[in-house]
Parts: sequence; C-alpha cells; structure tokens
Amino acid sequence: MTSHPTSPSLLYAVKQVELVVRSHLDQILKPSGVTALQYTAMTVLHRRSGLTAAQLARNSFVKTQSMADLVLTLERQGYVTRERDPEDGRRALLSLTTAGHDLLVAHEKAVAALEARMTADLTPDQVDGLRDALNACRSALATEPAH
Amino acid sequence: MTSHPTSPSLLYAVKQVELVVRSHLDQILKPSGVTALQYTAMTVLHRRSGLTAAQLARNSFVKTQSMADLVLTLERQGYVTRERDPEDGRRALLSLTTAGHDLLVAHEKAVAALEARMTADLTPDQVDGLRDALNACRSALATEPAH
DNA sequence: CCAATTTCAGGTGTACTGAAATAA
DNA sequence: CTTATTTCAGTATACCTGAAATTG
Repeated sequence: MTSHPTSPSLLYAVKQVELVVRSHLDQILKPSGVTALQYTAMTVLHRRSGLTAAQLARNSFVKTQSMADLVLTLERQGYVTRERDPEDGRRALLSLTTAGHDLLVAHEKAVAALEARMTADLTPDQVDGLRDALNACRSALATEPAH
Repeated sequence: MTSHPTSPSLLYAVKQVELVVRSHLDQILKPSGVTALQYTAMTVLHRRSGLTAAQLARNSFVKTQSMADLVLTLERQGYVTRERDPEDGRRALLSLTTAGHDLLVAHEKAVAALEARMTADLTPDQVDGLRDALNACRSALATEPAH
C-alpha cells in the first residue's frame, strides 16, 4: 500500500520488532536483575573482551556517558571488571567476570529459543536474507552521529 | 561449545539497526524537542486517531504506565489532546493537535530520506523481503507478554 | 596544545512495580 | 464482583548536555 500519508515504514517495522523482542527478553532476564540492554552489552564483551566503555558506546551508537552509566551498573553487580590498560593509562579495559559469563550461559538456551520462535514463519533463505539486509542497513547508517 | 557460545544473532542485528536508526532520528528531531519514541507514537496516532493510552501501550509492547508518561509529555507540549469517550467514561481518547500534525509534516521528508539512506544498498526486492520478514517476526512474537 | 578517554555534576526521558480510583 | 482504564507514588535505568581531569 502506497496510499497512507504516513504509511507503516521500514523504520517503524524495525522498531516494532525491537520492542516485541525486548519485552520477551526482559521477561527472560527479569529473575537475573539485568535488563535487555545490559545483557546485550555483556554479549558484546563476551565476543570482544578488552573493549573500553567508549568503544562499546560507539558500537551501540550512544554517547560515551550513557555507556559509562550502564557499565558502572554491571560493575556494581559483579558481572564486569575494569582494568587499566598497562600500555595506555587513559583506557579502562572491560571484561566479563565469571559471574557475568555464567549469566550468559544460563540464558543461552532461552534466548536462542526466542530467536527461533521469532523466525518460525520464515524459510531458512528468508532468515539469511533478513540477516544480510539488517547488516546492510546498519552499515549504510553507521557513521559518526555527531558527538 | 566449540565456537561462539553467543555469536552475533538476529536479535542483535535487529537491535543494532534500531540503535543506529534512533541515533539518526534523534538528530533529526532534536530541534523539535521530541524524542524518537514520542515521534513514533505520534505517527501511530496519526494513522489511528482516537486510540487510548492503554491501546497504544499494547501496540508498543510496553506497560500502560510507561505509555501514560509519554502521552502526558506530548500533551504538555501541545502535540496531543485527550478527550473522554462519551460512550465509555473510563476511556481517554487521544488525537493529534494541529501542532502535532504540523510536526509530523515538518519532518516527513527527512525521515523518508533516512529510510532511503538505510536501504540504499538493497534492491527493491530485498526491501520488500525485509519488510515482510520483519512483519512476520513481529507477528510471531506478538502475544501478551504478561502484564 | 591537541586528541581520546574517563570522570563529575546535573537533568530529562523511559519504563517498571505497586496500589488506588473510576466506571462499565 | 470483575474487568479495563486511568491515575498516583516511588524507583531504577537510559541517555543526554556540559565541563573537568588524565594521559599520550
């Protein structure tokens, strides 16, 4: 349909999927006391240990202070540790603690099941196409959003 | 076990696109003083005038109180009005004011340009496929997430 | 001095829990 | 009585602006 003045756009569709995913993810994570955003940051740290908060922030398109807030919470909860970079005293390198790693493992299955449920009505080819398209969308917009 | 316990997932890809879109949208909307979420709610009201805050909340997979907060802000800013449903005194029907409508019109082009930029590297077929896939993902997860 | 990162101070927006009031 | 909706009170997190401090 191309007749709506503000027809449901792709931007809206992306936001809707993110909202419904987050509502389910929050339900899964509620017992652990971490939010979907905190969990996401932890999965990034798991894959790329030793990042600084500023690097994490750029990766997530938020201001460094916002990510610093989130990291501080995770540090207080004992899921993340902060160590000075011996080669650059300005940097505080982040990594998961054992508790942080355990938390990821504890929810691995439920999160995978959520993703499987989300894509239940798609063919494998459609899933691949969705992944590729999303990555292309991210890349196309991934410029510095003016700090 | 062997490779990535938490490899980049579709859930993560969706979140990444949402984050980068929001960072651009916030830049576009900053002069107006509305956030990306408030703007999104207004586009929904534009398409479906007369919704209640509770209906809007369900549409966005958030608690009614969260949406009530957002609506209150929009009302204070003069973008939304609230009128009692004459047929059901419990309900407060929401609709855009002229100012609210004008705000949507004022940003229509910039938002469309953002979407065009996002999909610049995709073929028209890929865009259609992305839209269909996202809608399927939303539908597959769109159950009541336990109020 | 300049650039990157962190930190501090302060503020608004988002979203939640829990509970109470209102009306069908 | 039950249910849907709104409203009130309080809290934690998310995200921002602006500025200062540290180090390279």
